Amino acid sequence: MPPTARTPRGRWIDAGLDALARGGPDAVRVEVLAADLGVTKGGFYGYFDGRAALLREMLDAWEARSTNDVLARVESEGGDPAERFRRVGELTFSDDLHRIDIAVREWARQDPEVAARLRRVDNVRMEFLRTTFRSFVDDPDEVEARCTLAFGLAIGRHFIAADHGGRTQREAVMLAGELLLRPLA
Amino acid sequence: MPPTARTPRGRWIDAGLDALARGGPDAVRVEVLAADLGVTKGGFYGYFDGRAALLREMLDAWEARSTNDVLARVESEGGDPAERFRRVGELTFSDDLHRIDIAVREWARQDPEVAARLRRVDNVRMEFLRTTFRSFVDDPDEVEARCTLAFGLAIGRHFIAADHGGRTQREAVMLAGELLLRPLA
DNA sequence: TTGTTTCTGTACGGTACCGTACACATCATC
DNA sequence: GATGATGTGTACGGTACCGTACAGAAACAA
Repeated sequence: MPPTARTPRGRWIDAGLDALARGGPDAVRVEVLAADLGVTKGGFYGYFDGRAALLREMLDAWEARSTNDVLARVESEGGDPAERFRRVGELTFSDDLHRIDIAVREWARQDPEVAARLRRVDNVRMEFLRTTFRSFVDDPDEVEARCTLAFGLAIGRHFIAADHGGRTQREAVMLAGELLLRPLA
Repeated sequence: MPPTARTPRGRWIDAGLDALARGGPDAVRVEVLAADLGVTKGGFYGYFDGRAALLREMLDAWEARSTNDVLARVESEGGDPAERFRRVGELTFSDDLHRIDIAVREWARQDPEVAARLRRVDNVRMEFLRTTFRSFVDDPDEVEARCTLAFGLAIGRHFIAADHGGRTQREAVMLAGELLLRPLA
């Protein structure tokens, strides 16, 4: 009966996440997404109850992908703590997902509902970091300090514009990551 | 001769920076600023050659305040490296200035001209950090690693939504900062 | 083919904002 | 006071976007 939608829900959501990653929530404009998808907004309002509804569903999709999916993969592949620490760094913060992640973070600073969702996601990740560091650090304060530095590094690096004295930023971040895995005096 | 402007350039710029801090560059709308200032946009176009010009002057003001002013104060007040490290943390990243700083950082991710300016500012700050860490760390790679962690912490903390196991975020950041000042094994 | 259902294009009215034009009020100075 | 420069209010046309309404195209089932 249905003429197989040319532009189903999912495509609007993906296009929305794409726009979000590129220009923040303000860049998610129904008519612009439609143009990107090569259609008009005609069909959009059949799927979504307006722009706000799309934004909400975009968050749902992001939340699912960035917690369950990533951590499940990391857990399943095993390895020692340091190994998994590096893998989370690569996965959670792979460019693809990370651009959205960063955009959500900016968004959260202006929207309490988004902030609440981000908090859930961040707490999952933070707890993962804690178990990693606890495996070779005893003092709980130091565990928390290292977690905080690791998290700050993961996020901050995308906002740091400084040069690194001949090194690439990637190299500097690597050095920083390895430092966090070293024991103290 | 002039009837002493009720709303001189500076007030538009300050209002602009305020809006920027609260909602990013997209929130800097001429008519909205005018309403905030209790006037209409009538006078605005006498001072600025359109919205883009205002944004440019806002950046000028921010750049001046956040490098020259802050570092000059830190240098003049002396203290040992660790002391000055903490003071930079407090000044550069005082709430007031920092909200703008963060907004500029987000903005830079979408506008190359802004990114270039931010890079100048960040390099000044980064060089300051390097001299601090060099005073008790010999290995250049480790110096860079610590600088990167410090910078990431300063910026990242404003985007971290995770809890810190009973501690406030402020406490966790303090712990992290102190860890960076400790020598390694 | 015909019918039914669903998606999409088109057209519309509404809002928020930009930038321009210009008359008018306002204040230092004479 | 009168004068003249200048900041401000008002009005306007233009653009980009939202959300609604509806007719027609498209795909599958019978």
